Amino acid sequence: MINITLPDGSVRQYESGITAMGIAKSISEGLARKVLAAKVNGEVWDASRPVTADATLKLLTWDDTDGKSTFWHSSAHLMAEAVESLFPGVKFWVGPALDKGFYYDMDLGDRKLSEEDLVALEKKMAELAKQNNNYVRAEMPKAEAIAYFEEKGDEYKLDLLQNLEDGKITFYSQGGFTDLCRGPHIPNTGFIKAMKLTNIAGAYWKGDEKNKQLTRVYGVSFPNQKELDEYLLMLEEAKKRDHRKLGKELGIYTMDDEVGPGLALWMPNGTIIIEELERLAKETEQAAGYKRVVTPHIAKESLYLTSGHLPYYQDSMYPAMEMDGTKYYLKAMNCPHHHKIFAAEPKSYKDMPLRLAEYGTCYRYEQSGELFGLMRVRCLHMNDAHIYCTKEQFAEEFKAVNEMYLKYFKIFGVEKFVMRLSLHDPAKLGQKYIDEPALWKETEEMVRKVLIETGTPFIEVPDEAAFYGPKIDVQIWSIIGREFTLATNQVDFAQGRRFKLEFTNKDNAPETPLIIHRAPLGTHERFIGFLLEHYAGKFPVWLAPLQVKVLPISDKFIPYSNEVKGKLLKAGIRVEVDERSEKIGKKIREAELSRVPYMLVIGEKEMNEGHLSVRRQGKGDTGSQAVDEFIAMIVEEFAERKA
RNA sequence: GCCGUUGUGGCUCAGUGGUAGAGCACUUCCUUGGUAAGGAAGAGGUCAUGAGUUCAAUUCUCAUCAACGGCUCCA
Repeated sequence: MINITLPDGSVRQYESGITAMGIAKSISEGLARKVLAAKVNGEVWDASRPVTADATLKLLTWDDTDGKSTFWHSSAHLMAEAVESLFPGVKFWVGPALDKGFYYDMDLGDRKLSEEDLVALEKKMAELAKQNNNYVRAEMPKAEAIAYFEEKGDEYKLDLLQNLEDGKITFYSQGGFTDLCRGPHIPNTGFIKAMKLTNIAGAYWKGDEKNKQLTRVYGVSFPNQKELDEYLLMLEEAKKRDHRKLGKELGIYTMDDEVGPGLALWMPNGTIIIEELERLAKETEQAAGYKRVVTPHIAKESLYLTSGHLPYYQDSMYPAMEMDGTKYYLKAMNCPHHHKIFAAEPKSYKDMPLRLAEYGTCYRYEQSGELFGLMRVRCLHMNDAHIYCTKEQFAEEFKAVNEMYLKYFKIFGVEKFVMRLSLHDPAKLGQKYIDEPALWKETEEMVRKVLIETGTPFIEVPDEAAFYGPKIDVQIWSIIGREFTLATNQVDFAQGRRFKLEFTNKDNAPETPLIIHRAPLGTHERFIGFLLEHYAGKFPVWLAPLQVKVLPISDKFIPYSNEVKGKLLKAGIRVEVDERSEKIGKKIREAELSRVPYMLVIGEKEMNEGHLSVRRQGKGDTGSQAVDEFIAMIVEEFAERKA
């Protein structure tokens, strides 16, 4: 007999060799019908795998993250079975579960998949699912597995096998399909009741663009049709919040073929948001002891040779233009210019830390396939600043920058974020990273220490640092689940020396400053793209391009409406009057759709009483208010940047 | 950059081997109406661009450009 400890702490005794499914059945038949897999001693197992020793066990259902991912992994196998039956001779690479769904990479030879093929595959999957085929696990010695795939001529699976230890090679079969697979899987295909193949894409084998491109088919599946329908509905809703759609609808920005891809044109409404963000940044930075600078958009080649950017990032810069025999580049970053400002006058330790800030315009030649609405563009406006400080000041400065992030996040209501500490890869010193092993170690340790001391939650990611030092990227998620690397905070121990930046220390000796690169609000492009999705276009008053729309009931009230508008304008509020001879219902509808935060309905009663009928976007009529009272309220809401 | 899909008035989208249509938006007129679409008339498109096939191309073929979904990349 063995002891099985369940999540509630209870211990049950079973015969050795009992399966998770057997245990589920001993608890209740209903539960057994829902069990997809089990977590045994923390490892996810097939529900049909025998347990032969004491263990802790958690039954996994659709309600568990691990249950879902097992379900989707099994769905990927089901899809592969369908693909194999429709397109014999196909070779498979890998087919994992995703956060939402699954994919399978396959080599279809010369065959191209079409949308119709996906429909046919879905039909086949549904048919195969109904057969209730069990997912059967089998172990095989490595040599036998190699022989099996050599015979099949499957170079992909042979490649996978190379990295697997002998004795642990497992295969899974369901119906007529067998695949090399670590598992685990759900009990049988019958659990998969609803599936949708969402798209076809090319994907390089092993993610390397030098390798052959395989066909990747994405899909998602559910244990019932209702959840699939809900999911599809959710996708529709997400589309409505897409910043590209909202950006167009609300007149925020536009792109034009003749201007060029990735070059956003900011329309009047978008420009108001930009200016509000800059006002916030300038206020915040001034209070934090920053000084503003302005620098040109281009510089000579030699500047980027000095900074070291050119050899590392030439491919991502616009090609040079030549003038009088000298090459000039559009700047892809502001730091070299700022370093030259630091260097322009002799510095003493008394000048440190020196914080130079600029909303700098940068140009980056992103690959054409990378461009994506406002999120990846070729011209960007960065909330940039460089802090030059001594080693002793570093921790405090770095901390202050982190605090600035948090202050901003609070204003914008960003609750979910992750700080990623990006480290260098020692193997790539001298190539991707500046060859200073000791400095890398030292600065990485300094950053880690600050993060730990301030209790900032963070994750470490190797091989993602900047070439001049470790960095912290802040990742956030828009409401529709899109992931953003927004803010960045980087340590730079290299450029100070490359530019021969110095200050005179207390001992009257020259010393090279450490530099912190930071951009808490990222770029206007990416940040406003995020905000559009975050607020679904319903900006808070302080950011709203138009804050108040005055809606006269009829033409008779236009003069009084304009009086009200005048008072609001005087109070610094962005306001317009809808003077069209339309019915009030239509004016309200259009004002609501344009997402203006406040609508003021003015008719006979309001005019006589000096009042306004106030309507809040999305909330409807909020009652009558005296004009001065309303102005005082909205001015306060604006000034305090209320959410 | 690579794979795939798409490209018709400002927007959303029909449609056809014989040079185009709807709704919304726009303009004008009528209407002056109390909390999410009042009515009528009108204007607006060389069907992304270039080449080819054809008596004839927006429709078929190819190329280019751009957008979209991925991959790779992202100081």
